[in-house]
Amino acid sequence: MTEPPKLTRNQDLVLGCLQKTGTPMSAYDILGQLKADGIKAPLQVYRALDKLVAAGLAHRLESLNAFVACAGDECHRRGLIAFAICETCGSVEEFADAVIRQRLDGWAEESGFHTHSATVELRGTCAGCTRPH
Amino acid sequence: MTEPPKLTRNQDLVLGCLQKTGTPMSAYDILGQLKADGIKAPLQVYRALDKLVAAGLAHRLESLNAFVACAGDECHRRGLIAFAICETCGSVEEFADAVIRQRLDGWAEESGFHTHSATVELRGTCAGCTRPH
DNA sequence: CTGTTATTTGTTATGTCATAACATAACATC
DNA sequence: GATGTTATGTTATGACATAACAAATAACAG
Repeated sequence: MTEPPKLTRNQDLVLGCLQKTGTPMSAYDILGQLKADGIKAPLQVYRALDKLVAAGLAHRLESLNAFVACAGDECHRRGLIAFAICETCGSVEEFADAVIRQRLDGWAEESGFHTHSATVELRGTCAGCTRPH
Repeated sequence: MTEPPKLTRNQDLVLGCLQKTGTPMSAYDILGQLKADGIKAPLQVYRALDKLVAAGLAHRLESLNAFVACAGDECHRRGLIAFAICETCGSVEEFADAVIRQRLDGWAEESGFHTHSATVELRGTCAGCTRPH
């Protein structure tokens, strides 16, 4: 277990907003939702998001320029996570794959590349949207 | 081999610019370089980039919101390519890993996810920048 | 407590990335 | 040479992100 994150007011508001929505939101989506709570400027949102992402409580989806709450409850997960983003319903599934991680680490090792961060994102259609009950 | 791409003037200018530079460029970087050639508006660049990316002659780097020429000569490569982006010198290495592809396809299969596109990007420091000359 | 330091917050302005909407031109095919 | 398609030009606007600075709040040693 890791130490308690102890969120500030703004961080708590932003995380709550992401969790309530469940699907990816842009910083400006979040801003719009939190106007009533006194959040007035993009920077307030971006600053909170920076901390949440650093703490592993939220993720940035590079291919969407958007953010989601981490799916794992109380997740402070570090390391490689892959995302499958449904372009129809907006849902995001997270999965960790040790083999992929190993392959990326292996390539980096061979190539002398020192990895700071990795992005693995799939865009497509989720099971629910492919075969609507 | 695939059919001849037959680039238009704007596409040729944009691709030439990317190839000459070698490292990732934003659409506006390209625009700046091509002002002298009559390219005046962002859309002219974005439209050319769309075609180049679709043809596999250039790649979009999602984590950078930028573009690079495809590294493989005459490359019309399709499918999964991973990128290692050096945050120090800006260089980009492309590599294809069949195992990673297999794992992603395998996950998608199991989960009923239909993948349209995949992004795999590493950010870090390349060998040359880690151990300067 | 009190002073000092570090962090968080608020606010304005600006920078950067990307596309909508519409008009025009080039080109192929019949 | 009429028609459908693709590429282009142009203006305006939308969407994502940060710089710079001031003020408030938290953390903590003395």
